[in-house]
Amino acid sequence: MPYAPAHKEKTRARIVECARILFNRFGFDGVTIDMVMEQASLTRGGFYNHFKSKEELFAAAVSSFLMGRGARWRAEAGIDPAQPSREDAAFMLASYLSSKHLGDVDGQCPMIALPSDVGRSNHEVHAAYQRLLEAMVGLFERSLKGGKRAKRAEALTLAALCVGGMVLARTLPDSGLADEVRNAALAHGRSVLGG
Amino acid sequence: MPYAPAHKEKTRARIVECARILFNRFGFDGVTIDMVMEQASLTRGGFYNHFKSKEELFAAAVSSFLMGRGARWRAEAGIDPAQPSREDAAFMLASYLSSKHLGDVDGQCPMIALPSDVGRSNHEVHAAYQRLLEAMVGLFERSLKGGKRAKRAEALTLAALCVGGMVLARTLPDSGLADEVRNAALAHGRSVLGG
DNA sequence: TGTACATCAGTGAACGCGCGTTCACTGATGTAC
DNA sequence: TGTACATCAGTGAACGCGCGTTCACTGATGTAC
Repeated sequence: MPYAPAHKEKTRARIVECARILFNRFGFDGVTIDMVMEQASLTRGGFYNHFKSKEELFAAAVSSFLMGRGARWRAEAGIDPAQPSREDAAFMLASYLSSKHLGDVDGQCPMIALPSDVGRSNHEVHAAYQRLLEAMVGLFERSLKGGKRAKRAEALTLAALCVGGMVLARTLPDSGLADEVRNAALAHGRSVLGG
Repeated sequence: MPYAPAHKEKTRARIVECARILFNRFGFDGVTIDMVMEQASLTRGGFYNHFKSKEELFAAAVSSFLMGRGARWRAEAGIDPAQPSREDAAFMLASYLSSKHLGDVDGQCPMIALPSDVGRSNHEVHAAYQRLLEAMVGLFERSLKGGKRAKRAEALTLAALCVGGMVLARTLPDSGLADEVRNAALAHGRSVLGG
């Protein structure tokens, strides 16, 4: 039996991580299998040992954010996903709508970088995107006080503000206007959290 | 002198309108020159009599929404863009975040259908997108009462809610969750308008 | 009013290129003995 | 411990296809006379 079983797994994870970054930069159609494999120090042909299609890779890349970069971010911020505090929620809001996040093309949340691409992809990709949103909404929801329905509505509103503010900011050529949108969404989000 | 000067103009407008719809459905990379020209009852080759590239067509398509469908919508709603009332703003909010708008793939606002595609396009396209947003923000802003800065911030917040709510709703595979997001954004937007 | 003509919107075949995917092959690896 | 071997991760050439763009040509049109 050749190669340790972990070897293939590690290679796959490396491909997915390279793909995640490249998709963030160039979108689904702007990324080729060649680019991904070269970035992972491999060659074209090996790709189909790991994935059955480019779309499967896309789903894996979107999916990887939650458990990869997202989980690392939560750990560094000391957030317990099961019981986030109001301060945790405020920190998440501020981080999501920060100029640092806006400038971090490679590391940004896929919900910002890839909404149209996801919208035109298969169900697997859609599902990964939804899990990402549900994680965000859930965090906000559990950090809030008050009635169940109010908490849910506020959490959904905060998610819409986060994604809407950043999608607009990313797409506007005038960085002054982009910052205006981002900061307005941030300030309003704070008032939702604080109210 | 062959053909009336209006002839070419009308053909161009027909191409742009077909392109606008197709881009809304399939995105920039999902639409081919062939598809557009066939939809406009023309053939491939004639395209470059009207546009110097596919991207120029994309910019024209995004741009056309504001003065075309958008203007028609405002006229039908009886909204004076220079002096919209609070009711006008509430109607715009409700229309934008309506399930009808969500279901209207062909007619939807390009800010919802095409954010990632626009983000990766040239400056002309970005500028068209920004004009669209500015029109929306301006309408909200002029409908509000209060201080200049507060009005501006509220208008930007409403725009982020509209776009964020709809981008999420469009991308979520679970229509229950999609409606939840949309309705939460709508209810919250109403409270911003009403407050 | 009728006709020859110049213009240019529109045609359709062709070009060049790059992409996703396939496939026969290679060679590094861990195991059996 | 050393060696032959089976496996399969990875290679790289090739295939097929579709796309954006170009170009020589056509034919419908409005005008000049």
